[in-house]
Amino acid sequence: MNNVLVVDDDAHIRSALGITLRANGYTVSTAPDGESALVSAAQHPVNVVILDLGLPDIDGTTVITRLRKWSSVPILVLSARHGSNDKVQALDAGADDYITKPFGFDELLARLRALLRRSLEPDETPVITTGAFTVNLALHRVLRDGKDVSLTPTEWNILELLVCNPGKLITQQQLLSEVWGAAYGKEANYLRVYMAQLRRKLEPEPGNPRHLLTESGIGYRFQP
Amino acid sequence: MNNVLVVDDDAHIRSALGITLRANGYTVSTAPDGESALVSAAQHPVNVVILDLGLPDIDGTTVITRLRKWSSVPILVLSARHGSNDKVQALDAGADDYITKPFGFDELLARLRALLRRSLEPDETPVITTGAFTVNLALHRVLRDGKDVSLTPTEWNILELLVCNPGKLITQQQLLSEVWGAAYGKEANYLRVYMAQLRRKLEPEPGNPRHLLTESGIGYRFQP
DNA sequence: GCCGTCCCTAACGAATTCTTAACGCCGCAG
DNA sequence: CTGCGGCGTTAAGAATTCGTTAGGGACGGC
Repeated sequence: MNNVLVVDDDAHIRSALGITLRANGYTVSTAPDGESALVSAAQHPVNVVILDLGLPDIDGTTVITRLRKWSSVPILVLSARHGSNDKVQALDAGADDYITKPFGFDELLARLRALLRRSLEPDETPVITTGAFTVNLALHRVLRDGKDVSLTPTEWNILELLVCNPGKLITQQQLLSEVWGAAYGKEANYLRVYMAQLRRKLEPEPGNPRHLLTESGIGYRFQP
Repeated sequence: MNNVLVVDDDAHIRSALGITLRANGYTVSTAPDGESALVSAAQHPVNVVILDLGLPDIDGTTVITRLRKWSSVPILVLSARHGSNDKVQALDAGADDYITKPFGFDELLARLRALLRRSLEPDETPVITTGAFTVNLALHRVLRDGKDVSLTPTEWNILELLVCNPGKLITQQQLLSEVWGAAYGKEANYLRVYMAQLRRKLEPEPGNPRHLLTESGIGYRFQP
């Protein structure tokens, strides 16, 4: 109920926040960078994330975007930047609140309470399973027959978009603009090539797919 | 979906906020004090409240408390006071966010979007059901006897147009220009071909249709 | 430099979809 | 009764789309 994930590259801040939060009854886990934060959030359930935007490895906004692909956990952003653009970008990427440094612990705790008040439900498992393969959205991993399947970045992007909308028809335009960019709306040939590769890697019978279905003339659909 | 209630005693701020919000697609109602704000919120549905703490009649925190007695609408607090205590009190009373003046409109709008994103109730899938088949518009899917029916793009376009207007007569011109384009107003033969295909796929008795009805000489009608 | 991976591109038959034409049925008016 | 127009049905060729394969080029690691 009160699991907080603190993401900050500064060990002193991690420590100070951890002490304060634990003193207020929270269970705290920490991460020093974006990658480990995403892994940590995937491995054990988290009720709220406190995220510093200035991370060494990944841009903070990217962390939010990637987390939002599979999780709806509340995100409270800490940042030294006061600029309006930074705030708007972070909030529109999926953050729920934004505090600028320096901040008062009282305010932080109050905003945390406000966020937790809204979200009672814990995390969902970011894993989608079919008869043939298993997709772990958080870890970017696909298992088939218990073994890892290695996907290229493009293959993963396509699979992720399809799997995040189970049963829903995704048009060719949606796939192309999401994976390649808005300017590639006409290159339906890419899709045919990559769908064939995905089927070869994931479908038991690539010539007769059961989970990655074609809707001729429109797009593709993931069938769980 | 986008109803905002602006509560502020300063008429200039009400006006400025109203103009900005309306320019961004929101529907705005305003109130100059706490009592009228509570009345306004009770009288017509509101999706988010922007509340100035410095009201002439009631203390802002009290407004929040009284509103929370019966409503869970997101509340964004505006305040000139930077003190930590004010923020904590407002947030713990039930506010969801707190901005201090002066603030940027960009940031306000971004925080508004973040609040509204959370309060979007889980997707109500628009599903149309008849005795014979089920159309799921969001998933772009048609079920019959629990099994998927595969429709060609043209078939789907026709069915979608009919099903979106239940019971309403759609003229041949409407169907032709919507599905094929404005230049195909005379090709009524196409309609006969495709309506026959749809009936064969969806109607239990294609020769005696019960849901895809012909209005001789005029057009077609979907009967739920 | 060498090698492997990944992305883009073009081509080919195969499969699906669209268009078009023809035929018979029915109701209706002359 | 007969002719006519609108409708349903069918089928076949045309056009589009799909799956598949293969090769060239870019990029990074060793």
